[in-house]
Amino acid sequence: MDIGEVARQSGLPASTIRYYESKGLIHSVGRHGLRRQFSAGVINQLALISLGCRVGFSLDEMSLMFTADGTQINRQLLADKAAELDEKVKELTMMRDGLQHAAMCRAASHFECPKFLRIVSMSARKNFRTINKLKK
Amino acid sequence: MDIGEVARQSGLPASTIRYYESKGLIHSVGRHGLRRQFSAGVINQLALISLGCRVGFSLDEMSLMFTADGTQINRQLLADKAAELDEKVKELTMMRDGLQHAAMCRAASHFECPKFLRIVSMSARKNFRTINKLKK
DNA sequence: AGTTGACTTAAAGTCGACTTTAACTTGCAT
DNA sequence: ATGCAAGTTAAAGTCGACTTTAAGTCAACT
Repeated sequence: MDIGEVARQSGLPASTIRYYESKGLIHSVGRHGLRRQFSAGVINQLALISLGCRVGFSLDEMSLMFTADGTQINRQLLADKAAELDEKVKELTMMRDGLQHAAMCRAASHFECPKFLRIVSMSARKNFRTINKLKK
Repeated sequence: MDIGEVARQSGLPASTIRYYESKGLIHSVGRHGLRRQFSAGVINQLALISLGCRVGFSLDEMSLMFTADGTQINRQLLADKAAELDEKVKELTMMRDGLQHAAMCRAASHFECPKFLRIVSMSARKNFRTINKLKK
């Protein structure tokens, strides 16, 4: 199928599909004249990539995670990423609870509500990851 | 306190703090000479903003959510954002489960595993939000 | 044979969220 | 009084993830 059909089935613009191919996240199976031809499997791959984007993975990250690079699936990497998501779920949940509470709470400002403050300060200290300060 | 102290306590670079002020997300209480002075409360605000960034809110979004704009707290907006996060938690959880499974599963490729495929296709159809196609 | 509509490319542009740079100012310790 | 560390500004730069543009190609239909 050519790129227009992939676009229709995936809901993504053709430009995005070309961009992902240029980054090596997906591959075409060949050309029909100039036109890229894709296999049906690419639809699932694109769905996975889109979900990955929404959960906050970068394209580079995903090309490491999802490329069958001939060798083996990097099971450790996948497990690590799963653990990262698990952490993130906790943050999302904290924020969700905070917002839900703030939407009900009668305090004049969120910052006057002890419950909201507790949530906020629980989430603090994440900006201090000194370990990752290895700039290049 | 001046910006260096805020930077120390929040873990954010001074440039980021200035940037947030320029966007109206936080406010200084005045100047000591040229230097901005901040109240202690800004530390909590910055923690909230940082958490907001991590859960995927944009700065513009947060300036709507977290500004006491004289009038009232927009409870509906906050409840809506809480609901959005709730949706996102479901997606994160799906992806986490998929990755966890992929890390164990013995299928040669993720896309040959029916369980993984089911997860991926459950997450599809999010790229079709035709309603939001109001460009501009 | 000619037209058309769907594709092609490379290069430039956009957007959000910052960071970096360069030149300048100033409160405070010596 | 002087020096300097810590701050200031405006403007430009960066990065990731795309989109847009402009000029060209081509398979297929009439």
